[in-house]
Amino acid sequence: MIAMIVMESSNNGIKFRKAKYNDIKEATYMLLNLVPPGKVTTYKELAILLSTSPRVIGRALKENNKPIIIPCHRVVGSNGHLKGYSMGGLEVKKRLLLIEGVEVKNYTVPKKYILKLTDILMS
DNA sequence: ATTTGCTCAGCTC
DNA sequence: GAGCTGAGCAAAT
Repeated sequence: MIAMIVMESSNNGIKFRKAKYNDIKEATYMLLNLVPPGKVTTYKELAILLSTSPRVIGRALKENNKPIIIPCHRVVGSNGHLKGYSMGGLEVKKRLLLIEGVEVKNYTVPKKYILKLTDILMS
């Protein structure tokens, strides 16, 4: 688990507050930057790490304000199925993954390409 | 492979 | 508040 609580510093000192939606969004993007090309992760995994629901992760990715910087295409469903991709649809998502060296058969990514974020974070 | 029911946060009214 | 919506999940069929 990474960030349920956000720490903020101000002139007064340090404050803690509950993570808001925007915090989840930022955290999602940060985690996504840990996924190397040629690998993918899942909505579920991100949701667990950020202690939210998979659907919120999807929403966060869809609303990303920093296109290109955020490799949204490296996120698939827990079963390996491609889910959505607002910037051009599944076809584009598939193509991007193929370019990066990820096999995509019938809109499904084989398990061996699914990276467990928890493994990285614990190592 | 497809259907069915559950979940949870954001959005709208 | 109440009700709707989903870039989801998992179990049952």
